[in-house]
Amino acid sequence: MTISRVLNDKGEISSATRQRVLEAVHDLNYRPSRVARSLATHQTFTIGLIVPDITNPFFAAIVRGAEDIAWEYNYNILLCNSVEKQERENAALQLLEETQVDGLILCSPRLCDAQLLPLLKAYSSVVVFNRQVPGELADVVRIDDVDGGRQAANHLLQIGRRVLGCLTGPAHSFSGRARVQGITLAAEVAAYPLNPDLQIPCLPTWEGGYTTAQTLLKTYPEIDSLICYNDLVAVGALQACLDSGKRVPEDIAIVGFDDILLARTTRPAVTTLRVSTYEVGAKLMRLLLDRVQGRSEPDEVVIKPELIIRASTACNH
Amino acid sequence: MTISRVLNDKGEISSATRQRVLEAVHDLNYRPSRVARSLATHQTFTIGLIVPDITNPFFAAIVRGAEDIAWEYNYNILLCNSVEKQERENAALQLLEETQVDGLILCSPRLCDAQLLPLLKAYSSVVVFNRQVPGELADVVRIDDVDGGRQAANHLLQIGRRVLGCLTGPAHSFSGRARVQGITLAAEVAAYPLNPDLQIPCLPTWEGGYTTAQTLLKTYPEIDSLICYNDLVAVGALQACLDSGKRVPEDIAIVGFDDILLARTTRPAVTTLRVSTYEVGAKLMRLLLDRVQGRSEPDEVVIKPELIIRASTACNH
DNA sequence: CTGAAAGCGCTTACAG
DNA sequence: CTGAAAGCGCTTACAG
Repeated sequence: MTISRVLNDKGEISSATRQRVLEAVHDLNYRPSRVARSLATHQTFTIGLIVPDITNPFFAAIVRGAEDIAWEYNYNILLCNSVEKQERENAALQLLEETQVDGLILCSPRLCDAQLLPLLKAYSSVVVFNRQVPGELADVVRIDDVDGGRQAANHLLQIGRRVLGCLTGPAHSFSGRARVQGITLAAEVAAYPLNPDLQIPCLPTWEGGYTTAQTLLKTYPEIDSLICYNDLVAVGALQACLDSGKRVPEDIAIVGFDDILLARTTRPAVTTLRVSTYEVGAKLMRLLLDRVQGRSEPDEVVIKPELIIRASTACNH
Repeated sequence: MTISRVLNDKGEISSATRQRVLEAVHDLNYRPSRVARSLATHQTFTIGLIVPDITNPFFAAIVRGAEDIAWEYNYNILLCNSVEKQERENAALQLLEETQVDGLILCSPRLCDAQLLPLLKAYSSVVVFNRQVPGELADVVRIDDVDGGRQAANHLLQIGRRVLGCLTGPAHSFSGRARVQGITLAAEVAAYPLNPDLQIPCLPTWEGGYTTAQTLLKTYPEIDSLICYNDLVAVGALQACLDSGKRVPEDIAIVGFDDILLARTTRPAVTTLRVSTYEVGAKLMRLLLDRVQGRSEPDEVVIKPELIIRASTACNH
């Protein structure tokens, strides 16, 4: 008891006994057990963080931003990769619940509402990235993907492209769908409606972009521009174009999403829609810790992506 | 008690009461508390994982490899970024100890032996990446950096380069030092001893490579080749060279380390020393879980990097 | 096959 | 200012 008091700086303690305790702690190299503490206080000071894939620089930056803030507040992060697999996302959600994390950050969930929402209910504090959920279940930070898709399509139409292909990413991605919506909308407004056959899903990786672009271009050689799910996909697609003898941007213009480092180091560099992911991660964690510490009004933050024009679209048709 | 028995599948249970228990568990949506379980069993089923920076694709791949294996064995990962700061590495080490993790994976520690070794002693199972420590304290997986440095230098000497500059990475990096050793050795063997003034530390990032290469080249314009701490640094340096009007590889040849995706997408693509980082991460976790589950003989795995020649050095002098 | 008791290492009231 | 008691939610022997 007395020891607990000095270590937690709680209640009055004579400086004499405080000294004695601190000495003993030092001599014995004593470290209090956080698990015992957690059991008594029902606080673990750990936050569950689920991302699709840490290997994607977009999510790596989010994790880093979130960890830096958690660090400031003395919270730890339990990291799970859902790997684009619904089964694994589901299992992670249950696991983190049993682990009694104080809060949850869930990035880009792929589960459908019917599966996801009941699982979220088990947590007292959760923040979701890139998915709409009822405000009483979670705070939300999301990128305005409809707007992003719109910007991408408008840009391509402006430089005279008319046959827009899309690599839309994982079939279960809500962002992917929202972007296609935005793209479709923009094309309709401009009176150049799209051919939906030119929109196909792909893995959200370099390899996904490479192979999917290859088959898409083989089937539809008339495509003059590609909007890609993210920069990894865009860079893969770029390579596929170059390898098959197409010129970029003369024959095919390419747009990505995210603005990871990779996008500005290829030749040609890739036009993209930028989001400051480190800041997104930091924001997610700040919102979460706010909630953990008692804020109750739900919050929703919407981030507009910014079009960064580079060489991959720097050419009028 | 009875409930514990059915949930953990331990001891004999009549199928009737098992049924009743399972039903109740389901009806109440009961989830056992892992923290209570941990307190009773002294096992947390979580592994501490410390990396310098998850934002570096090299470490992101390690984390992913480690997490995939942990997942198979039902372990969780507590992630900490040490951010190249000794103070934060130190704090993380203590925090994870208090958290009672079942094991620790420590990547590229920057602390000196006097600080590091006592902290490791507190853990029963630890695996260290890229640092030599006594076998009774930890298993070790490390890249043969001396050999990597040697290969890089030999390659440059073979294509006729004589004035080798080095961006050696963080001052406290053991890998960085080992590579410089290998480079120096190779140059001496070839009877072209190096000027140590051309070896300078830098942040292990794109920005670090860019700015440091800029100042280095300004001071020593006679440099005809650069060996860089990692690919991020190499790509930053490449950009600095191009921006200052140097041709790569004609004027300056560039070599990186790691073979991240970025290295093969720049123009010119960057020659590098490849290590399969996903496999490294998986290996680290396998060794650790072996130890956690009782293996006692220390283990050390040494990985030789593989020279991947690309356009950034594809030119004889 | 089933359950009562004690203990894991802390913290939270409550006495003194 | 200091300490004895009870409890957090599990598991591990031990009875019955």
